[in-house]
Amino acid sequence: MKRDAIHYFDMPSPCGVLRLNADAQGLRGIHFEGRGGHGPAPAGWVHDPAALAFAREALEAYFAGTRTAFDLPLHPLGTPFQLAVWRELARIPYGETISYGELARRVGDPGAARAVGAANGANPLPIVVPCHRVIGANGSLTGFGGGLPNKRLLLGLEARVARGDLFG
Amino acid sequence: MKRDAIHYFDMPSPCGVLRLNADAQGLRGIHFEGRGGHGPAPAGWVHDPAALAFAREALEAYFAGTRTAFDLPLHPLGTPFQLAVWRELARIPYGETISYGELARRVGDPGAARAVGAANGANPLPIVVPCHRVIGANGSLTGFGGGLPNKRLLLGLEARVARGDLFG
DNA sequence: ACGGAACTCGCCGTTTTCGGACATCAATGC
DNA sequence: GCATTGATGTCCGAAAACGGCGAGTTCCGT
Repeated sequence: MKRDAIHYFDMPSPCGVLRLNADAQGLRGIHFEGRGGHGPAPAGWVHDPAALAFAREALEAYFAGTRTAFDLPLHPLGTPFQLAVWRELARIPYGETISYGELARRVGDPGAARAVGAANGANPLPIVVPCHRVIGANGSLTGFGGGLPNKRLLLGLEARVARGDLFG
Repeated sequence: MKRDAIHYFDMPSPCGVLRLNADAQGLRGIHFEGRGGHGPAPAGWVHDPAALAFAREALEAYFAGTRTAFDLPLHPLGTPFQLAVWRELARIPYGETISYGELARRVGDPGAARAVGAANGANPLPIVVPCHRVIGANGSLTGFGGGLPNKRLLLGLEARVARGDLFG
């Protein structure tokens, strides 16, 4: 893996094609395809399946229902507030959901529910950092960077696996 | 020289202490001391006289009157417009002066005299990139980042040297 | 008449400021 | 029930302020 380079790889998934990218320090981003495939990769990115095999395998296991927790080197970029939110996201157990307000409280900034929503939307590592486990206080899904259908899909998968019934 | 590090060095001069800084690609900045010496260097900067010897020697020769042109690797940061202005600055011959309006014309943007003045003021490499050779259309000095006295000093030095009379 | 100092107005890139818009929610007043 | 309001961090676009200007005009004093 070349020093300072950004490596990427497109992998299929039940959510559509995912484009993973990483640097030497860890996984940096996961992007859902807009319909019809991703555009060309940003200048300087290097296509390198091998460099992202570790992440690909973990995601495949997740979608297969045989993995309920990730243990990957991550390297997301964000403000201190965003990093705090994302760190807290990672502590939500598989299969559970909480509200934006509850997440704000856990971050130690009650009243910042709305800001938490924005930070959630800026999450560069969906699925691995489970922003999909956060829903409105009234139970509505309210939004997801990868599209609400995918949010539904992820929550449905986790609910079935947690219940031990893959055919739900 | 460590990769990606910024090296600096404080050198005395007839204009007061100058703080030079450079990266691996070339000279990045020259700062005049505020009276009473510079403050502490920015975090991450490494004091390294050896790494800046090439620039120090050139500046000393300039002040001694034995050098009328610089040939150093430069790496100033700026907007496209600023870079264009600075590039054009470097073409003004030693000992000559032009007006801000004339400089604007040479940059291909007549009428941008005032913007050129601003770009001039943002010049990170005074002396080496001779922003001091630009004066008002009416002959007034109008301004200099390192203080008008220093602008006078530099122009006086160049006038004497160009005339071949160091004692002017 | 002439010169020059003071003033006005147009010019233009950069920086700063400001106002919304967001993947919210609880507390109010009707 | 239902609209309204206030608190919150970040990004983004628009608008305004701000200079190392300059040409033109006015207004004096000589």
